[in-house]
Amino acid sequence: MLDKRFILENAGVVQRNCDIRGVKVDVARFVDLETQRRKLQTEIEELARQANAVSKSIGQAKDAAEREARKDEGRQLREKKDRLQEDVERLGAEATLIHNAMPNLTHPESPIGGEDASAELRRGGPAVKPFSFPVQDHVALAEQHNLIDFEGGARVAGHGFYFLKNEAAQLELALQHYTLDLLIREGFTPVITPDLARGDVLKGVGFIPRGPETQIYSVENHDLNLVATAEITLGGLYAGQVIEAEKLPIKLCGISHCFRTEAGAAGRASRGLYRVHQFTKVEMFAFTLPEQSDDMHNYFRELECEIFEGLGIPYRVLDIATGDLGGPAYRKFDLEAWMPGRGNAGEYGEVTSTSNCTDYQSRRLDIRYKVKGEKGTLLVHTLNGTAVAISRALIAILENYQQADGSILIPEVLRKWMGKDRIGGNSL
RNA sequence: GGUUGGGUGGCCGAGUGGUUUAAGGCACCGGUCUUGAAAACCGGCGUACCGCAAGGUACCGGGGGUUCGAAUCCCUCCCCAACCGCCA
Repeated sequence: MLDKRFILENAGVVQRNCDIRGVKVDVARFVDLETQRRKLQTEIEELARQANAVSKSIGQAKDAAEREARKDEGRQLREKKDRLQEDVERLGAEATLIHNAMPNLTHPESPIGGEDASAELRRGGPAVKPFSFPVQDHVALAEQHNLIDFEGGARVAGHGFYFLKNEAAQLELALQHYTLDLLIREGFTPVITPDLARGDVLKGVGFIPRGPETQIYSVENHDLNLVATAEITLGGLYAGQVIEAEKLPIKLCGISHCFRTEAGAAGRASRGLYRVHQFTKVEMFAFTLPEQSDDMHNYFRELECEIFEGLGIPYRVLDIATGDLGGPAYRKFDLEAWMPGRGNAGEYGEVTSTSNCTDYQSRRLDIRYKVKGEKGTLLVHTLNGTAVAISRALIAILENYQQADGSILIPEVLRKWMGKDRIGGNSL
């Protein structure tokens, strides 16, 4: 959420920001409601002050008659206050609805426009080269080498679930290991988080746990939800905390399973592993000082590049356009990996995403920092970024490393955990 | 799942209706002393909101109630810990 005072003082800026992000919000209405609410709140506080003064004087009243008179006076003041309080709550409720709909402010360099306006910053990894043989997609490759059992997944849990088998199971662990090792070298604290979290934590991070629009699985009879990303648990880990400024930035990498209902996603390009209800993800998360978050965001993006560079997979980096940013993101970069089996002749597909949420999440989660010797506390900035989402990384690996004989090479950096260099065919 | 005990500022912790204006301690900041530091002593020191300021209001797990007045009494929900049971 945005700072209310900032909105009041910069209504024009906020309205324009909502406009370029394609979010319909009546900022003027919010300002109107909030201004009225504050005026009434001041009156309430004055009544409370008077009532408190009356209460205090009762202890020193000299006789019963005076005491009764004062009691009556106090009662009337509080009743008046309660009536105003109802108005304040009514105004506040409407203002909150608008407030919650307001997205974060936007980085000045983010391209303005819809999804198509996202800017390609650069390409990396090996160049995309045409194959000299008919390309198979990951579903066919997995079938051929008995790597993924979609039918079994459907039988056990329904469409969108799967069993990873044989080298695919090994690859999941190898990818985790590879990524974790890299991030630990970079000073991240590795964390394995809960896969479930309370509703309040989801809301604080910006997810909607229940209701018709939700993408979240929830547990019946409990205030627990299956997490859609470790961003939820890592953000929640510090909710309500005050961090000493010198401990910032804090860099965490969390491993969790991720569960998504993908409601409304039917029909979108989602064959095989691309859009599934469960996958494993290594997630980067950082808490920083405000002046550190831009650099940290670029650093997250470069780490994502480094990870795919190491895997030897062609990728491109996008600076996401304003109309395609989620509510909490101030700026977002996506990495798209080349997936040769996707579409007619190969397409880029999103494999990672990193967002700088500035103080939008921390305001709601109440995560602050304190500078030694200075009074008061300030909000930290939060950032998240995918290190590796296993299911999508698997698509990219299987499809890019397929060979003419149908075998699949294993990326060099993963071989030490695989005990082999190739799936199917003859070893090198 | 059962039983018991808990939830008070950054941390520990006192506090069963009105000098609590939340004691005291730790930590932290400033000062005295010192070549410097430590110790000792003196002073300061919760958070948010409104206000130019003086000052005010709210906050003792959440919500509701009783009362002129609630951290304190009542109702309700949540959470945590310990032990028991079950269990990888």
